[in-house]
Amino acid sequence: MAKTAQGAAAPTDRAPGKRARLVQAAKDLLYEQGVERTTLAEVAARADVPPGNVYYYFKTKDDLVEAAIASQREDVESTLAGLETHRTPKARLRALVRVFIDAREQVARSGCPQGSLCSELDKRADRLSDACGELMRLPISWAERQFAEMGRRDAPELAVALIAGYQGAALLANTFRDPDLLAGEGKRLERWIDGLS
Amino acid sequence: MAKTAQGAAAPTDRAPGKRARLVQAAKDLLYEQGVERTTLAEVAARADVPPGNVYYYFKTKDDLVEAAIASQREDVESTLAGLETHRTPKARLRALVRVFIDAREQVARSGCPQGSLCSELDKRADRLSDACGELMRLPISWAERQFAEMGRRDAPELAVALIAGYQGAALLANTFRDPDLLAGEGKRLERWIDGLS
DNA sequence: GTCTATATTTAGATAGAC
DNA sequence: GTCTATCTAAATATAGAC
Repeated sequence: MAKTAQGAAAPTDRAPGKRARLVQAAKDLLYEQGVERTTLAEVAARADVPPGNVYYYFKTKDDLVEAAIASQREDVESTLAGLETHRTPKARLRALVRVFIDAREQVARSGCPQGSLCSELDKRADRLSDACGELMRLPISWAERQFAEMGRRDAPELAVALIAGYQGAALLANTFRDPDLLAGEGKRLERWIDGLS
Repeated sequence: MAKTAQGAAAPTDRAPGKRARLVQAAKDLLYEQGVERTTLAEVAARADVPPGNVYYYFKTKDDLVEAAIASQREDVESTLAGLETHRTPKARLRALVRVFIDAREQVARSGCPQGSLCSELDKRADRLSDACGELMRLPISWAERQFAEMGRRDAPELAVALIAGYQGAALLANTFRDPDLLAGEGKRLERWIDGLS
């Protein structure tokens, strides 16, 4: 069974892209407005799908949110995979920080896509908060591998420190609507990485 | 006009504590469940006030949320004021990190009270997100004063780094339900403060 | 298999009783 | 001044038409 670039196909092949459009619209709106404030009607409208029709593709709103999280997960995996072109682990870690800095305008507007999702869904204790945990684990595990490859025994702690530093800076940049705050913290993290043996 | 320990009095003095109970219940529930998932009926129930009666004290839900944020603000101010007993700025900063670490169980369960509020309300652009900004500014300004007193020219950046580090660690600790993660990052921040000249 | 009209629920808010 | 019964609106979800 082939998997298309648009993700899992709809129940049949008759509605090309509709399911994918719903997932994309949901991902965007959940990020911009938060999960609770986003209605299925809004998602349907942005995806250009008749309202109410959403339930043909997703049994519940949570199911749609879960699909949006899975899509974010693919985005993160793709971004991390793209960093592998750099030759040294230190260069790869710096490149990750670059990715953070480059997204500063968007982050100042709506926060970190993964971080704000975790913050909202962590209040619950269900499969959605679990999915968020997996999402957040990805960059930490990736960074941990890089630090380990540098020979650092404290790779797990360093990875947590790096991602925590970014997440905190993203929250503050969003709170103060200040992309420069994120850029400044990014620079700090770069210097910190450079200083590691 | 005297201000009681319970905060601003109700429109009259006839309903002693009811308004304060509503604010306290709202503060707790907004923290535990998030703003959007908390209903006025739940707040009323926890405050032991008849449902629907909330509107006698607060014209809208946003008004109640705003009062809860103001109450959080007082909590933060009180905590920061309590740190002034320490004699040196470095000791005061370390004491702040201690406060973070001591709250690790609660943070692992429901996140940082200020951070999760900011994360959710920053998606909006209204007086509530503004109030969150003020809330988050408090510890940063306080830390900045300590670093400045230590003679650091880069006090603003250091203050942002400290609070960002905590906020990020709080988010991860909540996401992974791991108080030890926060304790570990707290230790890191303590060592970082100690290493500053 | 695909989609729409409608039902159900529940939130926030208010008019008016006490 | 204080509180309650009720309204309105809007969200999620479903039965059933096409």
